[in-house]
Amino acid sequence: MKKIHDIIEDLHRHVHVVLTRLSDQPIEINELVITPCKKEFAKDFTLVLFGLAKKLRKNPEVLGDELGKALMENQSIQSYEVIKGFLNFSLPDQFWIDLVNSLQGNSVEEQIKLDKTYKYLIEYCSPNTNKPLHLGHVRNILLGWSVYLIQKSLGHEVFTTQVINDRGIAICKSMLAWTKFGEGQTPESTGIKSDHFVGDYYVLFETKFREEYLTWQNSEEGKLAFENSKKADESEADFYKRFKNEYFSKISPLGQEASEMLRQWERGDEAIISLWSRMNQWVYDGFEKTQNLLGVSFDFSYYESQTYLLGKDLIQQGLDKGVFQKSEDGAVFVDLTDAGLDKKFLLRSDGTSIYITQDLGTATQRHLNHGADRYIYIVADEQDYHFQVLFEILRRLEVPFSDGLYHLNYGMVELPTGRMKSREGTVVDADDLINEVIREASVMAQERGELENLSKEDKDKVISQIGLSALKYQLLKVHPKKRMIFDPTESVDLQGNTGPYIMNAYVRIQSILRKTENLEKSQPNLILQEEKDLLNLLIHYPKAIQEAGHSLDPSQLANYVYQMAKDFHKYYHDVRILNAETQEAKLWRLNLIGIFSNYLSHGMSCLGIEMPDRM
RNA sequence: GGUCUCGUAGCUCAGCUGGAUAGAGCAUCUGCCUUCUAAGCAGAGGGUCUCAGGUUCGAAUCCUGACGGGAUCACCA
Repeated sequence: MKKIHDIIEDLHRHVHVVLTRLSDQPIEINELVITPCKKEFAKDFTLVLFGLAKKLRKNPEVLGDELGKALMENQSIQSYEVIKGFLNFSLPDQFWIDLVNSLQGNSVEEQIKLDKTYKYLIEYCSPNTNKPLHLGHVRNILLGWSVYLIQKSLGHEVFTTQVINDRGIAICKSMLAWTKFGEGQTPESTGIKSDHFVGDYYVLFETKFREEYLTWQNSEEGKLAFENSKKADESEADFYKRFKNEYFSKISPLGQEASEMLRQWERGDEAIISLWSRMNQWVYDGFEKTQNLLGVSFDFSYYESQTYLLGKDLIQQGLDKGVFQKSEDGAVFVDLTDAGLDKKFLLRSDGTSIYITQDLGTATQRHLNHGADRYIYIVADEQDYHFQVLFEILRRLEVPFSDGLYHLNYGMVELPTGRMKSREGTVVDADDLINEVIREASVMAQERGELENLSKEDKDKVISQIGLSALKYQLLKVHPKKRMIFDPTESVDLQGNTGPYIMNAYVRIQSILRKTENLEKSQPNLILQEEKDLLNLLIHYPKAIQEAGHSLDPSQLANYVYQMAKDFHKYYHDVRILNAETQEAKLWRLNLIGIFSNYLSHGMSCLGIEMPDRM
């Protein structure tokens, strides 16, 4: 059974043969630019002539005319029209019949599968364990999951992973606050979602610490510090802002306690480790609930507590190879200035490892464990520099997988009011956001009343699918690399360029199909222009999703699916399907929309969006 | 200050491997539900594609520069 790809290639070949006959110059088949014709010219396809005309030293319009005539004689095309440098042409019925056969005879997956596939490992989400997930994580999660789904549907072998930062001073702050002020409370006893429960103690620590710092600032000691250590012209406020870290590590009783806790953790103190495990488990349980709500999962998890010591062997190798250097106090660094980067430290003078040491370690460890061809790190673009350095170092160490490393650096999410700041309480919490979009969907569904006959369970499921589609599509339709402004009130919009709009197109089709029985496959004897528009979108679907996969950019797929829904809504409005003029037309249209809905739901499913049958 | 990145309608965004008159949605205004789900369709208004040069038959798209936003430049993560 021919695939769409073959049919398009045939078309190019027909044009190429004729063109070669008209030309004294060799022309490559991939020099032909054939696109769908713009709607106002009422033809099926367009060949752009400028490039060819230049190469053949002919006037574009003359060339277009010659070409059109020859293709007509050949019966490759049905009609044509040359406008400026464009050859617009329509194809014979056989082309469309072949196409419909291809669509009926191959699944979407078969149509889009790539010949050459790879093994991917995709890292996404990668949370810290001191706070619940927020809007930034949601963008990350949805991107990662969609990239995963797209690659998988193209036939690649794909695995997902998250690196969990479960150690360090941050979690110790939560632990300390809980020890001091928690009075034995638990998520169960308070009924608070467990990751939020831990996050609340992190916030409590910060609050107590701020109070403590303020008290100190007003004490004799604090005032003295200001007088003695301030820079010329430095205001009191500026000084105390700058001094905060030093206060935390050298003076603050709370700071001392938290640091001591970290040291105890590193020594393996049993009581501390047990508290740490307990609180982290609360956080994981909470994360998992949120991730389940979003419908995502991971094949592997890496925990920093288990990987932070990795990388030291690599440092030694680097030193042996002469790629790294040792400074006088024993710290190890690498000089990357010749690559346009800076000097980067890799090991502290006391021999302990830092962030990048660990990343070097996990990178090699992962390659040992999974042996993928490509490693995709989905991490916000604030870490661009870090990844440039990381990848450059791995190249210099000549690790075998350095060509397969890719940082998908998505832009940060901002609110209409500006950046999210935890200190100002403007962070949009993931769970709150999810609940909010579902609540809004519920209100609207109530108004429409289409779900009245469903059981409570089915109804809730559909409502949650609608709400989530709004949120997911809203975040995925923007190009990943772009910093985006996220308006929570817009995310609950259900009209226009939104998830529910696309969903509605699918649901309308299902509603029609429910009203018919025994669909025979049928060939059209007449294809309306509106139907060719729909078919044209299906023709280009494989290319669209392949391009989205190639560039790791779900927004291309999102926008494509929107275009499909838009054209369908118009078709639905203009053309009668169940009450078609003839039985033949009805059968054909039912077939067409059935196929179309398969592609719609395929595209949406690759965005991680499930489609209900009614809404 | 160095490096990277972005600048398209009132707002949020497509388009960017150069092609026809720069597109959507929201918001504003006007029509269309006795006809397959109106979460829909049709229409109106809204643009110096930040600015200035350059390359080209042709530039929102490529190059250079300016201006404006953002990120980053720790023996932090």
